[in-house]
Amino acid sequence: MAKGKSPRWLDSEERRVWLAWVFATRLLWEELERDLQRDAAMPFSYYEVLVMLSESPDRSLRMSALADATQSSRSRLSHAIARLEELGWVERRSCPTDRRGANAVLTPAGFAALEAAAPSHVESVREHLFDQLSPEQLAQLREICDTLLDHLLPIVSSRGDARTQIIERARARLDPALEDAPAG
Amino acid sequence: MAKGKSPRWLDSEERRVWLAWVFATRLLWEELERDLQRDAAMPFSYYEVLVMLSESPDRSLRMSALADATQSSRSRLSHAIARLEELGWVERRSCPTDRRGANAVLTPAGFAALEAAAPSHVESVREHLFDQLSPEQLAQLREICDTLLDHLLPIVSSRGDARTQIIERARARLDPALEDAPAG
DNA sequence: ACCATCTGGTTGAACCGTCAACCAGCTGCG
DNA sequence: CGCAGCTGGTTGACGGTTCAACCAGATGGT
Repeated sequence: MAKGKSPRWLDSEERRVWLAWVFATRLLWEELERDLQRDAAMPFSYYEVLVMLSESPDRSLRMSALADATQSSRSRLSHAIARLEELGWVERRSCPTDRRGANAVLTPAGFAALEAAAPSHVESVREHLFDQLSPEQLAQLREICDTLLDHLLPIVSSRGDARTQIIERARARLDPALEDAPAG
Repeated sequence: MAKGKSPRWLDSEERRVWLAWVFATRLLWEELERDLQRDAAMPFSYYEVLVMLSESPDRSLRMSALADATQSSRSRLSHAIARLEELGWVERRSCPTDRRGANAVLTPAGFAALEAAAPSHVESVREHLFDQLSPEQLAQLREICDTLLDHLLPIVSSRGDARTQIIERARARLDPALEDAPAG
């Protein structure tokens, strides 16, 4: 990482911020995952897959589009869909226009599972995040996250690696506002 | 989860904050982990273990204390130490005063590995976090994280589960300021 | 002293994610 | 056309985390 000469160590105030961030984000993630696992028996990343599918036309999406939408690598998504197929929540259909391609389709059972999971998930997000912060803090947090995303998205997408061209789609997706309500 | 009657869905501004937070924290974590994996061939959680040990008297710590310090479950730590032992970076020694207990000790090789890993890790943290945010944003972020921790730490520790009594120790540890410099 | 109980720590299976290798189908250019 | 190279997607090995079950040593009450 552009390893200069002498490392710019963190001063004590910086260290405080750093530790607080590490602890808070890790605990918050773990808590949300734990709640979701308890109430819906699925990891958050699978929940996201179901949400994205539920909000797409025909409740169906190309694998690559779904990978971008859920910020997951193609490999991860492939494994995830395999698992969701086992559960009967998603089906794979080959794409007519491009014979390499595949579409993931949400089944009725999958939609039902999502509807069942959503209320307690949203409650969990409220409890652990929104209910804790003041309106000003929420506004600040949004600014901070947007700033970080401006830095991170180009890096990730330039590493052509798995997720391609997330930038515009991600930016776009941050506005239309979907998520957390299974059907709009 | 105190699942009330009708779920309090997120409004569109809340959804924006939520998505921004999910994207930003996930990408930031992944980027930091990736950098550390590339430069030091270890996951962040192992790095934390080495740091905590390096800053303890005799570079040694009881397993349970180490688990608390690194916010990890006893099980996770046990597996981690097993791996670090294979690498020759940590040794397990039975505790003289309590024969159930075990101490983890950082070996010279482990200390060297940490010294080698630290500069580029700290650079990575600066690049992706500190260099991106203004001083005000950093102050806000600290407040936000502290607030979330006030909420989360009691929950986690009350679930007597793995990590015991993290609260005071964690709170205390957030001040003395350690981390990221292998030797103060 | 005795037994129940708690605490410190380990173990193994199941699961999710990553990485690198791979295959198949599309695309462009000589 | 023919072949190189790209793209969409899958696969399998590997590594780390979780969860539940478990063992051994400490503790406390009677």
